Amino acid sequence: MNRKEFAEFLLGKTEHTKDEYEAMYPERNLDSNAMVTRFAPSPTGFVHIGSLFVSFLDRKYASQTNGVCYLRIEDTDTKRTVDNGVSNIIRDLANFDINFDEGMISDTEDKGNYGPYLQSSREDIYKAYAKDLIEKDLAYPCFLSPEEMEDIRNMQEDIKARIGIYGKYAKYRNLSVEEAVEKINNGEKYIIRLKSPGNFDNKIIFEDVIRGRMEFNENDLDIVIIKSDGLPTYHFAHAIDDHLMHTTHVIRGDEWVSSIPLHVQLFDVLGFKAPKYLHISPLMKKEGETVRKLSKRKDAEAAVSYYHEEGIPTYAVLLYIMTVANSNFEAWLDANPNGKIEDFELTFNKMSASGSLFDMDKLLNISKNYISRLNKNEVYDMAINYTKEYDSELYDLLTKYKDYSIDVFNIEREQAKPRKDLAKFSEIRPYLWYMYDELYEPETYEFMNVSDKDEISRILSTYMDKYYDVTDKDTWFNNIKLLADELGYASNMKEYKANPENFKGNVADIATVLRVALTSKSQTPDLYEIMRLFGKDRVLNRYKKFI
RNA sequence: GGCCUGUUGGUGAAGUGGUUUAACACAUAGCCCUCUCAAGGCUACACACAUGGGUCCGAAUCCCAUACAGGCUACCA
Repeated sequence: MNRKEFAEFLLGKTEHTKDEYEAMYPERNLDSNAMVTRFAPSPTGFVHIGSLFVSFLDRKYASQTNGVCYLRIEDTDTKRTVDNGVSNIIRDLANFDINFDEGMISDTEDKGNYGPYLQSSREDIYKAYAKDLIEKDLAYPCFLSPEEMEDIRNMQEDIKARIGIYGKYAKYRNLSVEEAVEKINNGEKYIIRLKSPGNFDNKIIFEDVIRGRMEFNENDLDIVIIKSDGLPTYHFAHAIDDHLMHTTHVIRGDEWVSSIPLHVQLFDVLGFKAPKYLHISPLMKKEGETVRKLSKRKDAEAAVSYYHEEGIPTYAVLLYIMTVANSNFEAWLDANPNGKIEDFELTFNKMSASGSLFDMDKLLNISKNYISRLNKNEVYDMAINYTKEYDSELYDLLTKYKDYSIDVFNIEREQAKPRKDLAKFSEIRPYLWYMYDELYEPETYEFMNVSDKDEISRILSTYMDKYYDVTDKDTWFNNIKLLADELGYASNMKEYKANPENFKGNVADIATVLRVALTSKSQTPDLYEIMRLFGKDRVLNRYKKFI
């Protein structure tokens, strides 16, 4: 049996040969600086904020170079696959405006000329390349049982040797074709391993796009390339897919940096040109004194769905991600307040090699600023989208009183220095409930300095009888001063501060009474705007209700 | 155990051997403004270049050790 027949004996017939596959996926016709990137998650259905970060970079870099960004699903570990895993990922990312030019578009369908984009559908391709390697004596069947592997590992630990299958531990690496065939005919199970040509004592130099120059020992591990279920391992699939799909830049988590010697070798052995790599540090979280990775199980904010549930605008999350990705982005945004993310050019050399702590305060601050710059209709639309899903009672009111609600959102908005107090839409109910009579059920009034009920009644009735006027803000406030004067309160704060004993209180006390009796809150946005929106009858009704 | 990577104030960071007595932003505190709150303005704050050696006229920046943190060391990705 020659090696070609041997390869076929081991892996069976494939639909196409390696050379045919090479011909099927020609170079892409793109500008020389165009980046081809991919987001390649496992279909667990869960999108981690770190994955959002990586996919955002994939999308952004491809877009800004007129390249291609595609979605490939790495489902070679069948245990990790969940139902609707792919469509959940697509939906969560689409929420953040991350869409793909090619790749999976549902749990089963894809688009694009370099597919299939589901690794489990690419089995034939991997086998074709594995057979080529076997033919060239660069891969071989390995008959080590799990028990033997365990023994080797324990022994290596005992004598403090490097762990793995290499050198003399690679027991079957030099088995002859005849011996292997005989074992297989005897029913022995096998997997396919790389016959690593590397020497651990050699150093290799690797240039990471964001980390720069790194030095490693050459790989000499005979790693598994085809598992017993016939599917490839991550490493093998990575080399073949990113070659065939012509990925130019692989952006991935830094847990992969130690695989670099292997990956470099794999590309070399397969005769491929390796892509460039950007290894991204994970987002960290501080817990007490220790810092750890943001955890899917422990941290709600690790899931991108969290931001949707909290009503943090997706664009604000993206703005935050940009500040983490390129620290000069914030300064750019300050200089260009109306600038869009797409107008900013992300650069490699501004990316950090060390892990950042995820800073929720900063995110909420960015979100608050972002929301404050939106116009009234945009805020209204976001409020509608949020409440539609998470607060149907409020949704009904916002819909029923649409014009009024838009005006409510416009209080101290659409001006040079807009009000900044709403950071996420889950705060929307405590923010404006008292603006709707249907929701208005005050429980406690906190009047601060004026607490005598008769005095409060006097203030309210005098105000409504003689001084209510919302023609414009100056008139409105002047009238409140007049009211203060009439009832013995200081209308001028400086005079009050000079001689507080001459007055019952000051104009701020009057305004507080008017505010609290109207809204039951001592802190609200501009009171004039609220009164103007309410109109005299509703103000009067609230005051009557209070008394 | 072995190998790799990282370490600038509470946080994110600027910085690539010489206008660095180390930007800027968030957080925090105070004052001002003010009908409340938010915002805004001003100011303060923070023992900030992990530690110790070395190279150099000069180091946060280059080199070496140590410490700490993270990662990898699977027929998981």
